[in-house]
Amino acid sequence: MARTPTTSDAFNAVAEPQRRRIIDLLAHGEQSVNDIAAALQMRQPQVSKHLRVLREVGLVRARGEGRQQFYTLNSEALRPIYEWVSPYEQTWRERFERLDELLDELQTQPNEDGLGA
Amino acid sequence: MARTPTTSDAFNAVAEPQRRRIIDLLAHGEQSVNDIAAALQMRQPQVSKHLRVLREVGLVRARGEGRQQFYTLNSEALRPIYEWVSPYEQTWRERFERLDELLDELQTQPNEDGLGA
DNA sequence: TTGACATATTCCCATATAGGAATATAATAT
DNA sequence: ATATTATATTCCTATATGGGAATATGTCAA
Repeated sequence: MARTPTTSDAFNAVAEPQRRRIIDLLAHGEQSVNDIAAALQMRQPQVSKHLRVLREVGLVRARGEGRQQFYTLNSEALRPIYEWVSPYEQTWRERFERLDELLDELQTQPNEDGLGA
Repeated sequence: MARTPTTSDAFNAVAEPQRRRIIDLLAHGEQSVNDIAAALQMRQPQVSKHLRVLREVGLVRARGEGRQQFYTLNSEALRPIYEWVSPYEQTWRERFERLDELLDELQTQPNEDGLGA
């Protein structure tokens, strides 16, 4: 088997940096394909290709107006990622707080353990 | 250019479902390679290969004890993902709240707009 | 030393990528 | 009808993947 296809889910779609840039741009509002290409300094065909992937996983939606396609972010599709990763935020915050406590102790009771240089 | 390598960052490492399973397992505590393989019903070589990727992006650390390697999760390495995705959580929560308000209005003032069937 | 166990690595292969370049498709303007 | 503009698609290629299978490496036991 090969690598999990980019179109299989949001995780894979979003792994590509350029696609994250597109998402970040669309967070500010609707943009046409050419707008995106100009703003991100990318060539139009590559933008269209990335948008296709994002569309297939539901991360963006297209609205046709004349010859232009305006793309909108559908942030809901990021939810599985958020829900998977957010529990871990606790973990490193706890570690950080424990480190804070430790530093406090060292400040008030220096060399309690006799390990000082 | 080919696809962004799995070892290039946490986003790419975590795009593979099996690797997320390994991470979720290690969240409960240190595990040896065989423990992981048994728990997740995977073959040992594949587990080792996935662990290599996770190690290279700093998501896990190995501690050797005898002939075993005990792997620990380093959740800090998930931070870039959390920080990228968490701002978007606002977005869909806001949309949800607006929907709630709308439903409330429809409840109290039905057919104000004359669109009823 | 030899054997058993734990883990890592190598080779193989089907599959898909991302970008470049060129072109197709569609809508509008003249 | 023809040209122009906006977007999508196709063809190409180098590159890497993930699993299977086999094997290498390392550690402990007898």
